[in-house]
Amino acid sequence: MENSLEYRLRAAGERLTPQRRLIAGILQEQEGHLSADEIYLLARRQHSSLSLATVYRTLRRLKESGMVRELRLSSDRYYYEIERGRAHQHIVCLSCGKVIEFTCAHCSEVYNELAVQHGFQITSARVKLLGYCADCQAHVHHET
Amino acid sequence: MENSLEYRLRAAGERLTPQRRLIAGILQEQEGHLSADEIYLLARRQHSSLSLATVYRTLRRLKESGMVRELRLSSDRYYYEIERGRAHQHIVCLSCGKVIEFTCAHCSEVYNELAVQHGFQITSARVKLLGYCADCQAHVHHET
DNA sequence: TTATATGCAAACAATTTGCATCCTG
DNA sequence: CAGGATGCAAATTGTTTGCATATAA
Repeated sequence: MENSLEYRLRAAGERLTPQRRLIAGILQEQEGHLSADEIYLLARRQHSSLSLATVYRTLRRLKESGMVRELRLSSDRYYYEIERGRAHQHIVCLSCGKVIEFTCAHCSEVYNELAVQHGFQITSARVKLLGYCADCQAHVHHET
Repeated sequence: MENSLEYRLRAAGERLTPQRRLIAGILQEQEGHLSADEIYLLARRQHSSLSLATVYRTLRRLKESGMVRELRLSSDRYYYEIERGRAHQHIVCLSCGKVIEFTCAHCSEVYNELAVQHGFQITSARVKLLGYCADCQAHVHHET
């Protein structure tokens, strides 16, 4: 199919290697969001000679081919998620790092208005809500 | 006044040094958004022995005291802006880096709903729209 | 066969930190 | 005067790159 790894790589004139298959597979399975290092550690379990450099290079390719979305969920590193077509944004817990996805139905209208207003051609919108999840709010109360 | 540099630093039990005054002043004057390095270069014109480390340390303090907001406008560094109380978000031109501020009237309602829905206590919202400004769209047309 | 991908180690760049010294309060 | 702040240089850390070798097509 058109959004398969094979198809995407072929379309870009790139090769389908075991490493790429593995990394893409890990991202497919995980519902969540992984850092390069987390992907590296998971992948090493099946391909022990894999290098972190290859993980980074693969992620860049997958990002460029539109298969993967790169997120700045925390301030110190990137996280990666498979592009599944359903536009969504993220809520991040500042305490435990939990990430929740949400979709904002009316947001795109707002963005379109803004685009027209400022003469911008908007290609993507990144929304990140920061706060504390239910669990962490409870813990804070106990600690104090 | 309550949002002055002096007041804020006093309240946090910290000192008012020439370096801090200078850096805060630069951020006040600039309507835009500056990276640590840009602030450093500007500040050196008036205080030639200033170190980049002090710029970073000062920015961290100003951020912690709520005077300064740290933004990830581009992927490779932070930008800093003085907190002026008016909530706003940013549109960034992927080609020339131009930044436009906008306010989203109804967004906070949406965020509040989401907060309730997921049991989150939201402390801040970051919205970044990426695209191409009017000028850069025009240039692309000429080049192609 | 041949250009692309990999693994390794070294390089990078933004940011942080250790420490001796300085200076605000 | 004392503890926080500074300047300098070195350290850190996520990410990238050079290069020789391996491999997909």
